[in-house]
Amino acid sequence: MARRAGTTVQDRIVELIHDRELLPGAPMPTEPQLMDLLGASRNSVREAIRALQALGIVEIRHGYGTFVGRASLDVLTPSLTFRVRTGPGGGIRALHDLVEVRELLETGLIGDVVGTVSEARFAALDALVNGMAHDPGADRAFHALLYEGCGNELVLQLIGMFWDVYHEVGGVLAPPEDRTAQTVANHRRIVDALRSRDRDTAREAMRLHFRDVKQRIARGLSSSVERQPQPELAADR
Amino acid sequence: MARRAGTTVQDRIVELIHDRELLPGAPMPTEPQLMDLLGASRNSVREAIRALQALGIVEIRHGYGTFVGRASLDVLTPSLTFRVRTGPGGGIRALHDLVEVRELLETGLIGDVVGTVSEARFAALDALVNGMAHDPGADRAFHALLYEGCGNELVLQLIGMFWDVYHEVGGVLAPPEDRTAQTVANHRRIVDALRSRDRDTAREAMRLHFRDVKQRIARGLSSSVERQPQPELAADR
DNA sequence: CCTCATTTGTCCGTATGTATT
DNA sequence: TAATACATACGGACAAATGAG
Repeated sequence: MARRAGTTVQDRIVELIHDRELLPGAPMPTEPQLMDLLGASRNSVREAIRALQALGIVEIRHGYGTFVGRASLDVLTPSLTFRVRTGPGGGIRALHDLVEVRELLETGLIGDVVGTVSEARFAALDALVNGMAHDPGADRAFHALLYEGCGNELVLQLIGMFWDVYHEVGGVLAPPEDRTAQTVANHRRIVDALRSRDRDTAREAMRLHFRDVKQRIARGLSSSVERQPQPELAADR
Repeated sequence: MARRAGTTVQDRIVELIHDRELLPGAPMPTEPQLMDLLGASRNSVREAIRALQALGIVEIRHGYGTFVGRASLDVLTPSLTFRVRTGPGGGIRALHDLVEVRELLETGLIGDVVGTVSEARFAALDALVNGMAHDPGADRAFHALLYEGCGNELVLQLIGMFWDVYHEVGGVLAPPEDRTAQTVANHRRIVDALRSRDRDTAREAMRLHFRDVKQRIARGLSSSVERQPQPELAADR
């Protein structure tokens, strides 16, 4: 039926994008066009496109058309969120791992950007720290702004994605617990360290920030395990 | 029709997994069951499941059933590969960013594992270095084995995924170019540094390893740009 | 504002291939 | 081997959304 047996419709659509050298934003062939291009039924084409949409490889606009996507990492957020939530121990272990990866990335990056922060950026960072008490998005913006100048788009999206997942699943596990004062202090220490232009000081400030986050997770562990002894393998079907 | 208007079939299936506390490996309801559970047709259910499969949230076994997945990161490899390949400049920039993230992770991790490597692990690492000349998978196994003991499953999968993407798209951009001698030397230097139990030495050895990789990418840039002046936005449709 | 063509979204019915028992 | 349960695939039809005239 298909050109080759081992090649799925999904893969052949990706091949088509590469062969025609379609760039993100370019219009994809319509469903009927793909049907006779690939020799598949409409349902098969649609299912393949749905999978590609989930991966951010195409974007679908109802009633208008399908377009090549940019495979931004934030489409993978549901996958990571699910992975963390269904991890062993109710996800606390996975959440800890997640924060540790963020720490690894940010403690490494902070050494690269120290000394390259302009006065205008310092002002913006200060403003974000001040607004952190009432604006829940200031934290995310702070970390994004820190590494904006390093020119690595991938690591920026990775850190943003990890932030999203952490706050999404963290809200499910152990809600409020007001810690704004400590959070503000931790971030202010990072800015101060950057102002000192000293690499090791900046790294240490970043480590302290994440030490607090990890402590918060460990606390959430003891309060969420109490009513979840051991979720057995699901029985009914 | 649906319980709420703004909630998609896909999201409601994920809700269902969480509500029933289904763990990875547990059987999902069959398609007919999902149809009347969600009040949707077979096609809608199937398309939603396809998207969830692409994200690794469910696993489909043909002729047998659908099961809860573990959302392993390697299902996201096609997305990252696509992102790199369609990046600006034919993907060399994105490839550089990718390797830089790997460097960030591994130079940070190597400091954590130094001093925790047993004699048996040293022997295994030596064997992998020796086999690196003819076994193409030894490189990947080497980096995986390095951080196996740190207990962070997420970072292990991340490094593995980045390795896969790098070699997959790297093969498309700038093929062979024999560099095994240098590669072997770089990895042997890492093992030697670990034997010295010195954190800074190990980090430096890791940095040298990635300096070579990044140089190789820069070389691939000059040889692939020559016949790709400026790919315009796609015109025909 | 309305109409129209285009495109994606949903649904139905049916037939076929596949793995388990 | 046979039966059963399941996913896979196909074709046709209508609904909903978008953009152009």
